[in-house]
Amino acid sequence: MENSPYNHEADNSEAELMPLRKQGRLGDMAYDAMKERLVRGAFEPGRKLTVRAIAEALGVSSTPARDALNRLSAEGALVYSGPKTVIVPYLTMPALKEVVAMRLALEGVASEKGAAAAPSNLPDELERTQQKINKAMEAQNFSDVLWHNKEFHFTVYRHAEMPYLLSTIESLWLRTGPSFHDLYPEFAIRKYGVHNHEVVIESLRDRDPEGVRRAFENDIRDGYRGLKHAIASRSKTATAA
Amino acid sequence: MENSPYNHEADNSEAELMPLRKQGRLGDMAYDAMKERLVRGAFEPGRKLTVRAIAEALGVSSTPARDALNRLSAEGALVYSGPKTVIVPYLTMPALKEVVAMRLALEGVASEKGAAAAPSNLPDELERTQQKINKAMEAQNFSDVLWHNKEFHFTVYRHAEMPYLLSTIESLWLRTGPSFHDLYPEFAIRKYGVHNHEVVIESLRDRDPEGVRRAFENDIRDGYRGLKHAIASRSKTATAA
DNA sequence: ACGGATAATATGTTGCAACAAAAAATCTCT
DNA sequence: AGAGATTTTTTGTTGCAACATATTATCCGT
Repeated sequence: MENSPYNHEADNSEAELMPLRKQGRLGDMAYDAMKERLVRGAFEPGRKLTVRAIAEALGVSSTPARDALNRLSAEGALVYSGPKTVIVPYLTMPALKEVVAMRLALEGVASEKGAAAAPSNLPDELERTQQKINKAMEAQNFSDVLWHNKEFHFTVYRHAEMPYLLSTIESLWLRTGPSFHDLYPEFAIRKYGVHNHEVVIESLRDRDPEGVRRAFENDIRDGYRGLKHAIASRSKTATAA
Repeated sequence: MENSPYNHEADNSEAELMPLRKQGRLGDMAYDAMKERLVRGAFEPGRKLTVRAIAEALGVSSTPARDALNRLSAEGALVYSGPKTVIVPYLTMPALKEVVAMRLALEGVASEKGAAAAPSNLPDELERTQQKINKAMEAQNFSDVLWHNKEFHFTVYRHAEMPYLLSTIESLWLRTGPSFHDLYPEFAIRKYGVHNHEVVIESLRDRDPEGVRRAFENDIRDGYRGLKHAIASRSKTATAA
């Protein structure tokens, strides 16, 4: 569940859908590929996804493509808008609140346990990740911002050594990812999460797991505010469009 | 995700695997059927499950059976013991701790929110469910005890109206269910959860959501202790067997 | 133009056979 | 007898065609 088998360092943000190289189970690859694109905000909410289209785009048959879509819709990352239509979901206000409540509960645990078990070189590692975020931000490469931002969080959480917790949290990120698609410009201006991340690193250096937890919680709440406004303004223009 | 399409009232606990009647997507039905059996402790940990066996037992082709197995193993309810072997997982001590940590975090939220939004007739409803638990306990029908116990919890949680939270919690229950399989006898003696459930009902009558939360948390912790000992004694006899 | 019915198309699900590979059973040699 | 190699069987994955039906496009009447 850890990483997708693709290069997370390079800027492949423009490649919305590209064939994947064979390795292991085709279904897992298709799943990972879709997951990364979702987190990166590559798909706009409402986008329709079909088995055959994914199969062709990824260069596999319909079975693995269907496996991936099934798995994704089972965990709520995709939804049915009709009996035969899977789309990237619009994040509604109740859904956002639910995701935030769960993120606070779960990432609270993951960050505190992860911080408590963190090796001493973790702050440096995080600082490098933060630099990647900043660089991507300057370059207006928002897809990479999102990706490295996720990496920042999970680099801490991973040290909790709770794999199932991690994959559950990951599935929560899949639900908010798409909503950043229309938010790219506004997103950069807000300097998303920079301050909170600095506090994380500082608290880590102070060996203060509770401080790390609070910083991540603030980060989650800040993200909530950003998305909240985006959703509110979308639902206003939704009827007009 | 709500309910499986089977009669939760009747005692079909002996029917480990029986064909399902057609209705909706075959894959979903197979998934629900397996889920219920897992929660009921119908499968012992270590039991090997094959696509073809499930397909035949459920009277469907391999595709829906495979869908169900895939979904279950994706959420950790089943695991691969080899590249071509899915089994019902043995609950290890680290895995149990992880599940408990997550249950405390998530069911804490679900119970408190659910209690706050609960209708006034909920205590009566829960009392009826508790009676079912007691009856099943007397009848030594442990499969039903587990099922109605789950119903007790989720009856409260449902009022939180957080569907995604609910399905995440449900998937946690899938991981502990099988471990009760070998625990049936001991299980009854401990009068699992009876007191905590009474406190839940009482706190609900007092309109004390926080009390409800604490009662559920105690219930989770008590369950933890029971499973902890079972796991400890198993790992001791495991080498002998 | 516009709305509703009708036809055409596209899509998800299911079942199945082929294949490669893993697991289990059997056999052999010491 | 026991351990290791070998054969046999079992198994998951994949691709694909058929089918029913949902979705989309078209057409017609007003």
